[in-house]
Amino acid sequence: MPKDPTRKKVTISDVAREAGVAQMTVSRVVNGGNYVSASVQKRVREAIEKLGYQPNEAARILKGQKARIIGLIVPTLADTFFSTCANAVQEVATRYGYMTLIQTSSSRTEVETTEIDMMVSRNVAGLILIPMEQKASGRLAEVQASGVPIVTLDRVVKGLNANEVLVENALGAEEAVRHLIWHGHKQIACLGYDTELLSIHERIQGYTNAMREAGLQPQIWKVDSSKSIPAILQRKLEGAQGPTALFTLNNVTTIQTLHALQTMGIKLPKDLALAGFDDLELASLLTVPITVVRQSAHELGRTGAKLLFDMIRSGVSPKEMPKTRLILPTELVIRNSCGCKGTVEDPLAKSH
Amino acid sequence: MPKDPTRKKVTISDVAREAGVAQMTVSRVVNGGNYVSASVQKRVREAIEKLGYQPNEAARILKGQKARIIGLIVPTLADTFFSTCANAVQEVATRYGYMTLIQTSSSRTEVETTEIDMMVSRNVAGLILIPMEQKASGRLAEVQASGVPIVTLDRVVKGLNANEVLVENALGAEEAVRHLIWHGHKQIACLGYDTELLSIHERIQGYTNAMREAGLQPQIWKVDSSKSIPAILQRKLEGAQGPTALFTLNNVTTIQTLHALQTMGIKLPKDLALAGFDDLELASLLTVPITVVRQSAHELGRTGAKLLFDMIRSGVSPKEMPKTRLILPTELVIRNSCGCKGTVEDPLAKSH
DNA sequence: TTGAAAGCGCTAACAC
DNA sequence: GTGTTAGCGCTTTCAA
Repeated sequence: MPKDPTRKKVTISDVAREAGVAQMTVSRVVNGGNYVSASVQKRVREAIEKLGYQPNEAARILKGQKARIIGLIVPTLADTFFSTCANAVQEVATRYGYMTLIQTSSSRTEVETTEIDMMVSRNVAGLILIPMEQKASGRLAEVQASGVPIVTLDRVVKGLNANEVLVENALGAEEAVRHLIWHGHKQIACLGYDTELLSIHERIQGYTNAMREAGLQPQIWKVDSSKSIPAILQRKLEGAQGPTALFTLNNVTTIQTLHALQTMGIKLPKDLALAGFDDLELASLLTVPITVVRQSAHELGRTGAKLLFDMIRSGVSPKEMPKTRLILPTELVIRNSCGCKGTVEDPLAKSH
Repeated sequence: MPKDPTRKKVTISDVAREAGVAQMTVSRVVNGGNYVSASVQKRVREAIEKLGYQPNEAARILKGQKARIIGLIVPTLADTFFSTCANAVQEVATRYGYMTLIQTSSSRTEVETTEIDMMVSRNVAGLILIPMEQKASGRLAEVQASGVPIVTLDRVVKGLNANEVLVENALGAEEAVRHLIWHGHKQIACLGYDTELLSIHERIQGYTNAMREAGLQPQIWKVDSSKSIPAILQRKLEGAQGPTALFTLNNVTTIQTLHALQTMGIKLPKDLALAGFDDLELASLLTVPITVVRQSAHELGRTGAKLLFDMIRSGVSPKEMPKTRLILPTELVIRNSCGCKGTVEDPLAKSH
């Protein structure tokens, strides 16, 4: 491979020579300029400008500094919710002058652990993740103990002193289910998978609360993956005994349900009323526009990232920092699958 | 900030001591083991295993090596097409033992240039991007000259010797428009924005080819952004003179069109036939399932990433490498918005 | 307030 | 085949 004769890197010593000072002085100026006289600072800054000096990050890291990079781990980028979230995190990071190392855990704890290790070994300044790990059994606690700020999104890791940004899952679900009850439904089933995740668990809680409050019997259908949804619907909706309404616990479940109902020839909301957690991009254009609990992935990512940079900026070690838990609101978007009439997004439909 | 007493990093010299050899020998073993006797190699590997040694990437980079990181720049992660693509790239990178630095250019060339610089200054092993830059006026050419392998996805940068993975845009569009013509339409308009992008340009080309071939007059509606779509549709579809069919140039255009048509009370396919480029996740569940040209974002990302790692592995300098251009196929998915009857995804509908 | 020296962990170049 | 030396660019001491 031929050496390329492009402009060679300008180093701190080039700047020092240009400004007629020691490297150390340049370093001080670059890092905030404490203990450097105004006149020298000015000279150094001019030299930096003139030479186009950019600090070499590898050298800083080698000396034990943190990289100007944050790590982000999401289950997958192929899901709109997570990718929107990642987009927001990345935007905030850029605004703070950081780059973003993004990895996907494929919803697997071992993968997540490996990725955390890789990121830490690259001295990321902070870690933001939608965790698979439920309890701080593994690497995460160690990592935090070693001084890396951590923010979890959408879920929590028990026993970890990380900051958390969550969503009003229970309240959001409660509101949706109450709306179905208001429509007169007595038999409302609740369908979903990944029920051990905090977010899903809380939604089930909200569903249960609303049902109990109305004196109704909760009916929870847990499946082990989205693939099992057509089968369970087939089975449960066969007889005349089936529920008259359904609450789906996330967007994938809603979509799978929609496909299954279409195949089975079940019409919304006549044969079955439906409300789901998570908005769908095209929800209002569907054959029957779907009533949903909307949560903002963008807000989740943005808030989480800002929280992380607060921690990074403060420089306080994670253990000494009080734990922050932010909970973002949800919004019930009433369309037609619940039984409401009227134009899509018609404000009148909300009148109760 | 307190020093943490967790297991301190094990370095190459720890391994050397443990194995009773020089650091250099350990380095050789780690980097492939050339010129090291089998017995010594074995001893060194055992020491590495025993101590859990992980090479320090910052130190390697400082010595001028490439990072085991690739850079990926997409316009945004908030668009399913790009995020699916990013997901695929990241998966491939993981399989090759690399991490992925993802940035979004927000469709702005200046941002893209800055991000390229930041990535290069971190010694990424390669760069994969959906470029905004149309001509290799800027940084990209320099970067390539300096020996960083580059792959562009979905678009090309003129004058750059990068490898490219593209989509059969023209043929795909042609096929869709021919299908509309087959339905008997004579007045078919073509709607979209970002028309200077290669992908969109090629789709327009395909549209034009199909129209000319049938002796029909092309009618191209270019708007400057997706926001202008409702307005132009309002204007153009008002009189009785309007077209009887519409071909939309990307998924955002299709979605905006759908919303606008709904507002205007225009029914598909009775009042207007529609076919679009790019599949929509829920296309088959819409009031009228949409006929689309499907392209695989996953395949685009996967293929591009593999191509990049071929380049990285080969170690040949980019200029000496023959330019590769891969073109992925598209698929016409016939649903109902074009005027075809029958169940959604019904194979019979394709019978011509 | 400024500077000199040492060394972070690694590998290229050159001994032996 | 294996070891020694030097130094990548920066910041942490410590001295002035």
